Amino acid sequence: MPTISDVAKEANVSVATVSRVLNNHSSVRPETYERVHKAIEKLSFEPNMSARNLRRNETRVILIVTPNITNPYYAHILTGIGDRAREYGYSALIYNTAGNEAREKEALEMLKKKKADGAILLACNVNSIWIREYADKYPIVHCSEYIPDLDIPRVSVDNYKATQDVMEYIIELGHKRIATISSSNNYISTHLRLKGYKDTLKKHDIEVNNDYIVLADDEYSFKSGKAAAYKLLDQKIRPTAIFCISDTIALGAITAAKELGLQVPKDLTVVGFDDVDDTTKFHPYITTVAQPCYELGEESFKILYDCINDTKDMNKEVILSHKFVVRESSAPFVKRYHEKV
Amino acid sequence: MPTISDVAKEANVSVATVSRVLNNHSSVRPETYERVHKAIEKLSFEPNMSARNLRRNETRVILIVTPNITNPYYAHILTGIGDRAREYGYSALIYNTAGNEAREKEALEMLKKKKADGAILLACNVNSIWIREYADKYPIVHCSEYIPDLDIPRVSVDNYKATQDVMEYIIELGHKRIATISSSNNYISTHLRLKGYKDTLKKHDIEVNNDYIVLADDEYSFKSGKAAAYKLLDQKIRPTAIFCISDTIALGAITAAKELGLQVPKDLTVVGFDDVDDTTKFHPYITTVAQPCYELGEESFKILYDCINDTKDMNKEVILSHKFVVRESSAPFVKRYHEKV
DNA sequence: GTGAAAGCGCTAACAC
DNA sequence: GTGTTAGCGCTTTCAC
Repeated sequence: MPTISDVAKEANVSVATVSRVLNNHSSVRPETYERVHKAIEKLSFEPNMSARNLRRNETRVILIVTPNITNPYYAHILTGIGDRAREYGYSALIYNTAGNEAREKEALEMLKKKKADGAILLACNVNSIWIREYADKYPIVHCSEYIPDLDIPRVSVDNYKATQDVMEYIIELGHKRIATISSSNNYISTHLRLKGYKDTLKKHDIEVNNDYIVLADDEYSFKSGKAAAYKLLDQKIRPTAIFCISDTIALGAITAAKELGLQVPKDLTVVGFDDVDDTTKFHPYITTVAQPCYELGEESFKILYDCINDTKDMNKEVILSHKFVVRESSAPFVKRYHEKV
Repeated sequence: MPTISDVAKEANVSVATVSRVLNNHSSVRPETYERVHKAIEKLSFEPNMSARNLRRNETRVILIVTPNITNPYYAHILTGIGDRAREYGYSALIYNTAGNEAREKEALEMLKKKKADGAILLACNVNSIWIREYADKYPIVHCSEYIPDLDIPRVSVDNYKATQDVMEYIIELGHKRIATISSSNNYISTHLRLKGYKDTLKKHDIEVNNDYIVLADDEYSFKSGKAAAYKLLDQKIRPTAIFCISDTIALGAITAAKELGLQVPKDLTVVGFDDVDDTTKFHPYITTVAQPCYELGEESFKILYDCINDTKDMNKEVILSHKFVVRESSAPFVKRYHEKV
């Protein structure tokens, strides 16, 4: 592997000049520039990044801490981050933590070891305040999920407002017995969506019925969504609409309904969230809140970039707009003659 | 940030000794070792990896070149690679190329720049022989897809044999009009599966009918799978079974069949491949070939690790076993009275 | 068992 | 506009 000094010899200049050419420092005479470039080509020289990193004290690598790339929601965000990062000359180091706190810490240690210049965190529990310790020292940004108590830059969607949109719509449809399938995880989005659910109900003087609030597992698995729906639909007075915290859960609810001989949306309205998981592969296509995942990723990178280069007047919080999309899994409430309302 | 020499001062030893402690060189007196460790703790020192990398001429980073992490097939492999890598102290730099050759090259340049010690390639076209140029100089391993002409270590599944298994099963079921939905991409797996399809047909003296070979798009999209199925099912003498090159395509085929009023498997047998995309979320559950994605990833890392440390007698090719799993989308051929066979 | 010192390949301050 | 040189933080050889 040729080094910068090989190039210098070849071009009959000093290493400093080669370095100037490499970094486009203008103070190089065109013909010298040319000569150096020829030498670089000839030796097919590529600067050694370890050396440059050591000297510049940077890595041009960003860390992405994610619970599970297998989840398309995260995968889309990752793609957005990755594309922007590439554009700015950064590479992405991806750490799968499976939601494991020890692994999250292990990942963030990379910052201390100078293996990355900053990090984007995709799914923090609201109580992970230990993150502050790192955020105080290194550029970190939250994407999607964040810790309300901490003043760490974040990009997200307005989960509360989105849920209100959903709930207003369902209520508008005439439903009164509205259930929700939430999750056992501890994400801010989960809390906000549950709050949005309850608040909107109250606003319309509909009593919040705890039997109508059921939890799926931490990862919004299909199986747990289906099980949760069964719990809801097995009740004597069953709900006529279910607001699901994710599409996969909505899919599970629709499947459960089908197995119980209920038709969606005729007998049951189901609404999802995210719009990433097969919402339009099978009928009924799912009414859901579309999140701009890719853009969430892009925006996260931009903010992290600003943090790394401590740009003045950067955004500390960006809220991207969601889109409520009505499809086939929701319909007006119709009173059945044999039912009590 | 404290450096090794800060630690040395604190512990009243030389930097060499600290380095020895850091790297567990046995020749350090227990009490010295202890003292150094105390100093490390006290200063909460972490070695600077840029410096270590420069000195050791390694990065402990591996490159993963993938077309699209959004595809769960790749996401599972990535998880397998990542888990093993972490275990061995490596980090994973992930490059999304969208199948773009320029980006693939750009990714591999990272090797030259010493940003990674080796690379795992997830989806190469059979004719990308330019890869050899890199493979000659750097540790590279192919996962799933590979270039038959090149002598690059690889881990894969026996696509030809797996297809034979599928076809023998379908034929055994009594089907004669067997179609396939292949892909327009140029992967070795695609070629091998198509060959397996044709060869098994011939072996059983069933004529290969070109009208029964239709292509989905490069990425096996649901939409293109559905369109391909329509092309097949619109024919006057329609096939009674379709072997699909992926599960998503199988899902598309089932949907198309349903829309055309055909029941799967009663009127049409559909078989998929991979067993990663929602094969058991909706009925009929899909009969398919299960690939050990996670293990494919794990194995790839192991081989790459051996390459990097040029281990003797390492495996140059490992074939992991697939599993043919019969579910609900396939059934014996039943002659309909109004049909010609 | 431990220390001194060279050097990995680069950048940037300073000198000319 | 270009060269000389110190030094980023570590590992490792060679003394002792």
